[in-house]
Amino acid sequence: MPIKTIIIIQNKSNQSTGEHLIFDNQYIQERIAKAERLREEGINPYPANITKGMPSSEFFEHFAYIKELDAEEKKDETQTVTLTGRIKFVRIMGKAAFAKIEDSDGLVQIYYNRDDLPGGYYNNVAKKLFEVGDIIEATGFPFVTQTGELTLHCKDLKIVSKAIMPLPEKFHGLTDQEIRYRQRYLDMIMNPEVKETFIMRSKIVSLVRRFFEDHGFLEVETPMMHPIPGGANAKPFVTHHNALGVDRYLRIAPELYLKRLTVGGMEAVFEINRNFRNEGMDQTHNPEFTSIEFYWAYHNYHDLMKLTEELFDYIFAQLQLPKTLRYGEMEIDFTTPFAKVPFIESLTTIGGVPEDITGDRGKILAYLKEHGVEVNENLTLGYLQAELFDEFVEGKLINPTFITDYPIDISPLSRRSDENPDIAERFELFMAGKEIANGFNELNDPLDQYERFKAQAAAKEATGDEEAMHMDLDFVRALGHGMTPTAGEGIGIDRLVMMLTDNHSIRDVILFPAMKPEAALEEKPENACKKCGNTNEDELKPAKKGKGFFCIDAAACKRREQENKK
RNA sequence: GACCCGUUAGCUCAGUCGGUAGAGCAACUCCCUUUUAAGGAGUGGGCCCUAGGUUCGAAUCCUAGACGGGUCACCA
Repeated sequence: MPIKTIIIIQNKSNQSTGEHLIFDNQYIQERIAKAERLREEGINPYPANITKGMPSSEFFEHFAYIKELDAEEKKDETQTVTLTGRIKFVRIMGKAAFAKIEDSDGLVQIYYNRDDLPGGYYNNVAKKLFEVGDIIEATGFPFVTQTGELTLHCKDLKIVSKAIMPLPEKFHGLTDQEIRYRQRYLDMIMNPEVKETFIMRSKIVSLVRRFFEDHGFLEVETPMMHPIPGGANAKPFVTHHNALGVDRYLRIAPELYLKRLTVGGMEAVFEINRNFRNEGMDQTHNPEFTSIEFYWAYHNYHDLMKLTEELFDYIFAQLQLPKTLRYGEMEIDFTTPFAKVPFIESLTTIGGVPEDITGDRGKILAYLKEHGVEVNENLTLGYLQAELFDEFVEGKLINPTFITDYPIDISPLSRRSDENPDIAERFELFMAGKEIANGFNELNDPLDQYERFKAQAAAKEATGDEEAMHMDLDFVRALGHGMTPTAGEGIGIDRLVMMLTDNHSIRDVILFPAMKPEAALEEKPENACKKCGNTNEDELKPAKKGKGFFCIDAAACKRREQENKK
């Protein structure tokens, strides 16, 4: 169990000082002691009103000229610079020391010694009480070391924030996946590439937002708590509203609300926000995930595909990404326009399913069985075709590809094609074998929508599909007031970020991914038996090894332990 | 949900055939005024994930469980 139980001990016996938290670990105790010694020196280990010093990147730019100096010692003592950052390395050599401190731009080296700091400060404070993990402020002049590294020669050194938790080891860093996800802050301190990924994520979201704003779309916020879960096929999380005495569902998609806005006259809207689905977790699924949905009145799904290509071109241009990106073993070519293949055609041309099979329920069932795929035999033709697609096509779509014209029965919210009533005017965009976007001409016939909801309800009965959609009569009523011809699309932001940053787990692109609860952080009295928790000091003896106590009377201890379990 | 792998010091990891628990980094005490994972000498630090079982004896073998990772299934 790599996540160690940090035992936080509340020392209730020492009420007089309003005793603070004590961390039961040798290293932490030592660091707390150092913070105390700072206080004894009249130094607040957590001072207020500290301002950020010169960014490290600016330090390197601004003083680059010192490297070019001809002098015997390359330095500029006329300059006074302050840097702030977290200590990542310390190398003490007797009366002088080097340290590397890190700010949001990166690492920079500082140098400090006994004679250039105020009297006694080096020996008593800087050398003894500042250590890896602490955040400090260093003031001095720039110089270049014998090995050619631009460094700050300190005249003054202050604590900004004392860290009482030790950092992982400097060379191997933090590799434990569990701690990396649970304590993302540690992951970010120790693994710079993690910060890079999330900076990229932030930029991508920002560019997506700007792209749609620039195209005249209005950003809106619709409810996260829905009376009826709608807009997708998924199991919702349920919560309860006490004042109203009703259950609410965390939204599985914003679609039905955004379309209500279209009815209301917002002709181009988008929302970038979280959806929640109460389903399994794996490398591409987190219970809460981010998507953008946008709705565009007086446009169709061909316009959406074009807009999507423009969006990719825009993001790639703004981020200065090459058109071909590596994704694990794959090379993905993002050159637009993307390939377009009709759904039924893709089953044959990409999936290799014989053409005479793809339109016949019985033949598909037989074909799937033949290939070892178990399916519910009550599924309609469209659902069976979707099974074929998932099994034989999806994984093969490496370069961005629009699959178009989906079966109508798996597209309950999209408009029926006028030419072929079995087909929805819909597309999905795939890349690296994964779905990344879904768009279609919105169904705006209220009676058709009503029938589709009913069909979903029927499917729920027939196949026990818990995820089939619920009837939403208010939405039908909204459509009854007339919705302009509209096309709408959703893009999975997490998966998009995965593609563009070559990350293969959704957890690596979500700052705080969902995790099972870790072992509870225990709160224990200081002097207690490690086994039964007995706090009667007369009955305790110190542990032979390590810290803590055990009961002297082992039998009584065992009894108490059994009691505790009940 | 099924299967596979993992869990040992603060971190990264060894631990042979079942026989007193190991290293590097970090910490502590010294030496060291231009280092680059600084170096040198010494010291301390373990509920070996948890609970049962087998055994004279378990980090090690067995059973169950917890948490994590992976593969598959489910899920657009």
